[in-house]
Amino acid sequence: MAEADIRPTNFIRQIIDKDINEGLHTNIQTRFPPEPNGYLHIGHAKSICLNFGIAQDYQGQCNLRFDDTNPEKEDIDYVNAIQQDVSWLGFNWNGDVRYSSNYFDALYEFAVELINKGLAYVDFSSKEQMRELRGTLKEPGKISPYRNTPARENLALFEKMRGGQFKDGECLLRAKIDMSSSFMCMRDPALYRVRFAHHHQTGDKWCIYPLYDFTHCISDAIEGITHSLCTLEFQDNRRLYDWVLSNISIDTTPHQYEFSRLNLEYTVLSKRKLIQLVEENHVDGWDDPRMPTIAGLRRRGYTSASLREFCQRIGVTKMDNMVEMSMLEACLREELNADAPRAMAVLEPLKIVIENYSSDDVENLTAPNHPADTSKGNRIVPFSKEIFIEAEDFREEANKKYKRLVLGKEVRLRNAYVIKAERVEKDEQGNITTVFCSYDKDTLGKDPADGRKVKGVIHWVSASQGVAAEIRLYDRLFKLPNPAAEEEFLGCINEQSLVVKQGVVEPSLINAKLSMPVQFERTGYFCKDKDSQGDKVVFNRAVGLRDTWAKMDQG
RNA sequence: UGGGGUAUAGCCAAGUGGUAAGGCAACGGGUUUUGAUCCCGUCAUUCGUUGGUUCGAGUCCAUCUACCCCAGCCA
Repeated sequence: MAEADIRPTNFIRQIIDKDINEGLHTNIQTRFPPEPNGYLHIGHAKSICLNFGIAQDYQGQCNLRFDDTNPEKEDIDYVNAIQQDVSWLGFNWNGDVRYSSNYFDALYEFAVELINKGLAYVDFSSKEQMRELRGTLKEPGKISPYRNTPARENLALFEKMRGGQFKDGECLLRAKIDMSSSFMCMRDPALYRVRFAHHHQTGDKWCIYPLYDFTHCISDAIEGITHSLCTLEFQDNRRLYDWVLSNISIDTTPHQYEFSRLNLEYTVLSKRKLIQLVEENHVDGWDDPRMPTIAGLRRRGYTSASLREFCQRIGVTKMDNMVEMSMLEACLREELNADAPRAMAVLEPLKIVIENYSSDDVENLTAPNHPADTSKGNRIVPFSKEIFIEAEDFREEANKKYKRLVLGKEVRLRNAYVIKAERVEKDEQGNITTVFCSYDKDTLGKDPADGRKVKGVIHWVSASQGVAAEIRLYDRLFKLPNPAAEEEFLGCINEQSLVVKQGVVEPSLINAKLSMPVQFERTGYFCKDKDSQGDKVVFNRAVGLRDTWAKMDQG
């Protein structure tokens, strides 16, 4: 069998296989349930690929459901951005977008059911009182004075809550479970709070809103979710999830399984921290190319396929993890090495004058768009007497390890001729301003006839035909592998995470489309940024090429 | 002895009683008009600890250790 047939397995898929084999389910139903209080990040991509991937592979369905029970923190802009990101990642949700708020009426009725069963009560204790009565991790909590209110009374109180007769935060509907449970979430958790807030979906219809633990399990059940997948920190909450479903009248019983969330080196993946980066302007918005958001990675130049591949490679387990950035970068490089057309761009231009080249000539050279894929065709690259090369590709003197242009020595211009550096011109400060060279006209597309060996190859752009471009070089946003472990994560922001270069690119790049990846030979993978306008062309570096030269002892 | 979880290479991660997959990273060598790519090779006598069961243990039992999560009217 082909390797492509080997599906990645994980403990969740094994549970599903077992459930199917035992006849527990014939159809698999999952859901991706983001709260619309921020943009999706690469950690969400892991969950999206898991949930939608399982639905695809088992011929099931995956719903997109906004878990919108906290209107004060949520926004319709996030609802829209999230849908765009899920679509861009390449997934289609089952039917219409769902909202937990679609179920507010049903949720209310289930709460009434619990009240009638004597399993929920309205509590007027203050936050402080409740915290005191809750006990600690090692000591049991104490019974609230409101815990034994008769059901009939609780029902009337709850109706008054809904009717707007209590102030914000004045009272709560609580489940009556076990104040001495070792699971803190079972010590009579809050089910509903009073909140006079406008909701992006339900407007001002409600002034009470259900909490996560009450809402999520019921929403899953209503949608017929079979496997409800979430992250490890909800493991204790599973007891409450099951308690709610076993105490209300509902047929389906979804089961919750937890996997570990993604941690990526040199970035942060907590909603709170990402919001802070945006709101305090440490980055330029949610789609800043340095952000680990889907929108940021997309703008940076990451493809959806490379993100999906990444999610496949990291796997799904219950182990705490910290994935190296190189894992992500390898996924992009692997795809783009095969697919991205090549071009030449000089990030830090140094002028070269080829003295024995006739001054009015502009020669249209032909260069392949891909060195290993001729089906990608060729492009025209203009060559002229004056060109730019990378400043770091010239040295007045160097040891033999340096395979670039050195005074008195030869080097190959990529897709063009062999040139030799004859002399340099410097300004008053001693900076090299121009290198005067000669070229060998018999080296286009072939080695020197006399058998001379020219070891280096450097890229270049015609000075007269090249196009000025702003080139943005991105690096990791933080200086430390685990900024979240710091007392103040903002303290380790990498000030060099964005370096802007005024470069020059070959003219074929004028036609580059936004976000279409291209390899600038010898420097990395780039894409045109949305900030490009009219004459101003901007390119983002998504990731550099592997660079063994940078790592070796260069003498 | 609060409870819930997790320990396999630098980082991910397979492994489900039969003798340690794979990927990333790293390191050698070859090819190369990208110091890229590609190719070839190296990289766990050992699975957190210590015991035990077994012909046989990463897998089973016990013990200890380390780390993560839980005391929101957040999700």
